[in-house]
Amino acid sequence: MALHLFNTLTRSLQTFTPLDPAGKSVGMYCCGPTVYDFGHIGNFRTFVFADLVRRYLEFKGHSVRHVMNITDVEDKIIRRVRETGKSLRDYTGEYETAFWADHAALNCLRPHGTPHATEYISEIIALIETLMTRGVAYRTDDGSVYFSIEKYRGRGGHYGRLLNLNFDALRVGERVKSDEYAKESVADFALWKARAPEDGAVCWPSPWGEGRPGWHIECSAMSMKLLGASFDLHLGGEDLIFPHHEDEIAQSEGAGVQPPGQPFVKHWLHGAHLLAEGKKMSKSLGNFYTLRDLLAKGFTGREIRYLLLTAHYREPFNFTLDGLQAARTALGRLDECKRRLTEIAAGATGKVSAATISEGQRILGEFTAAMDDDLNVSKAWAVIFEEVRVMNAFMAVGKIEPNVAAHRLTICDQVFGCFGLTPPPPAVEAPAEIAALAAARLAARQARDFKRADAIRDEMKARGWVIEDTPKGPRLKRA
RNA sequence: GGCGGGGUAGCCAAGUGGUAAGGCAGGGCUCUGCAAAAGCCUCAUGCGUCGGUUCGAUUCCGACCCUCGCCUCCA
Repeated sequence: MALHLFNTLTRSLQTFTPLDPAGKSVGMYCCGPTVYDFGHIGNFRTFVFADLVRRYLEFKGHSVRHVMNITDVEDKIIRRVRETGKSLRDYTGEYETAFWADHAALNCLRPHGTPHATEYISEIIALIETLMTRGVAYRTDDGSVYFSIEKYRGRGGHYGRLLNLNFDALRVGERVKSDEYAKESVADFALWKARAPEDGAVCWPSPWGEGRPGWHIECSAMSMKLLGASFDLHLGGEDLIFPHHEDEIAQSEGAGVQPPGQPFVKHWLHGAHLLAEGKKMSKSLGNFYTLRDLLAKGFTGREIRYLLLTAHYREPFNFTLDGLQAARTALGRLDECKRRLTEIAAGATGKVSAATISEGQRILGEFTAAMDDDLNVSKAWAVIFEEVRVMNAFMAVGKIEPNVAAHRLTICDQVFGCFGLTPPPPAVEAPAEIAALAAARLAARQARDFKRADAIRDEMKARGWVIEDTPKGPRLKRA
């Protein structure tokens, strides 16, 4: 079964084939955060999506090299640096630390490479020089350097790969900054921005004068440096399709560093944005959720991750607090099934019948088929929940052998691992005083003094513990 | 104005030219001293509206309505 992914380049589903002749190694770049503030749930949808792509490729046996940049120099950052009086490094360092904490809270695997724009200035300058040499970039009087789309086209470059562009209809001017008046053409974009007075100390020397990198060039320089001039996958949020990714292609291919016939990037994947409570997130509507906000409301990173992974990455998704509540319940159902299987599997001897193995393969096969279909997580979850139902039904009548349970658990682990949703270790033991109360209640119940037993139960609840009577005795849980 | 997504049960969300996955909520039941928890069962003659093609359309075509996004540094 082959993985099919939607490629923005062709706007169609394509079989994913790595550039690696052995078909094993995969290079993957995801546009990371601009560290000027805390990340919101929309940002993290993209990063969870990237993490899913990586995990699924690994699940399929690929060896993935995952790179995600940190944009640590940019207009908003410079403005905040000016406003706060902090140094660039202090300011961005704070938010980068917060970002990685959030990233980890969502159980996203740390990318293998996390390059910072400010640490690749020499590579960026070298790439711009190449573009100058090839005649597709020009310096303006103020010391900025721009990419010339016209020259790029003149050299056979195709600008407008990722979307249909109608230059005549572009509503030009609204967001063009005043310092870009010197551009030869409105569609040209900055590779190097000459230092402006308000930039303060944020600048680097260059052959064109002091300044700083344009927005797009860092991704070209860093991705090609770490993954090679031509690599497999490049992902990001859908808003980056234009201009960011379009410009990345132009710069990277304009430099002419790819092997003949090979593109800068083979597959472009873009994640859709999400709505919050049915509307575009906005601070004034009160539906602007940073990951921290959600954690502060008592939701776990795992619950948030699960919710983000219930919808297909290319569909707009409506993220709601109600949805998170539903996610908690659904995840609880999965965990409960796994917990019960674990209990039964304790008696396993390791012998597994051929029928058990083939049934397991059937389940994983259906899961894989769903995921191979452009990461159709909804379909994959349907496979899993259907299996949960079947296993629950068998367990309800005590008809699962320990060896079968143990084998099903290995499937659980693979699937949970692929989604990055492996259940946390069992909850902490109750403190001695709570355990003592539980014992007292049990004694009271056995004496059929239910009034007293119920009073103790209430007391425990007041202290934050609930008690559940199961056939195997009472279980303690945090309220 | 240009370009591109979406509109499927109370909510979230798959999917298909042949009669609607899954999750949450709701309802019923089992278990229980009572609970709680858990489990099982159940839950759309219907897929934005109106036309068309077809033996048959939610699925294809056309028009329209609603909604979201991008159109130069927003994931």
